[in-house]
Amino acid sequence: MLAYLAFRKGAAVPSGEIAASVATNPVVIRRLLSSLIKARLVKAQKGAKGGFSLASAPENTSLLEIYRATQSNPEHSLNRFTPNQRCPVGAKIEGILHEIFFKAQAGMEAELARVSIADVERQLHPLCPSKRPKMIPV
Amino acid sequence: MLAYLAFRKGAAVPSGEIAASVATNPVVIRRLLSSLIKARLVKAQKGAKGGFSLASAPENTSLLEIYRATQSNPEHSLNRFTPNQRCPVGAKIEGILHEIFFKAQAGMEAELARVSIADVERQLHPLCPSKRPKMIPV
DNA sequence: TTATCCGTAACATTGATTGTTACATTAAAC
DNA sequence: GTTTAATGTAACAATCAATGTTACGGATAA
Repeated sequence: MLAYLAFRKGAAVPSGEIAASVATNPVVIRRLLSSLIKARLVKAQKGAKGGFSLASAPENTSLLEIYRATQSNPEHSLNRFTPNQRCPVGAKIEGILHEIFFKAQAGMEAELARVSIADVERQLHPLCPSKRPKMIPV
Repeated sequence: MLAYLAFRKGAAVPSGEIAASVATNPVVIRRLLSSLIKARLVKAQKGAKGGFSLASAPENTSLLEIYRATQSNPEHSLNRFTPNQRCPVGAKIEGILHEIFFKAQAGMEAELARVSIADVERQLHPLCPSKRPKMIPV
């Protein structure tokens, strides 16, 4: 979605247009974007000729910020089981795995931090300038 | 589960005992372990006095191997949406994100590769030797 | 004043995971 | 040999999150 907004160069893009690109319902788009609006990554303008746009230049937003804004609760990923606290393994395994998963997640986030929306948008265009028609987004 | 097997030092551990540690049903344990058996990380012995045990010394198995053995299909994580191929963004975004997510996953896997089952099992025991009672697993 | 568009609630649908029961198969122990 | 205690797996219900859909109130440009 944010790649699409970057592609549209700051225009106010209605949810229906983004939905056509992702092939889903406009409400789904608005729902997903609402958390990005709370995180100040996206702006919304109500009313006629309104729509969504990036809150900042595409260079200023990394995929890590998007990831964090859309993650509901990182702690909840591990909490799908409740070990027996009376078992010597169960009593300690949660804390041990939590630390390991934290580092693993940090490794992944480091990679996401290296990529900006502008980097993604740049890859949308063909490398050869002659092959860059003015395409009308659906 | 594998930390528990390491904790039991090579003994044949029935699924019911592991289930008590994780507070779930023995069938769930057997189901999860079946993929680890296919990946040759765990051995199973049928019949009376049977059970599960690590296929190799705990030092020889990393959390990355466990992660890969339990992942159903890594490609399937991204395929939860089907972009409109007639949209210039939708047509290219999948490939772009795939490459980025591949690197992000590699960053995470690098951290998992650094940890062995033996590392986890070691942390189960208190650091101070005087505080190491012979506890009977539930 | 009207035509758009966002924000959000409500609800159904879908799909994956989990829990449970059941039973065939296997192997140790007596 | 028979018994006992395991795994392996199918079948099914229950649960939960994500998704799709309809509806409607509020906001805003033209």
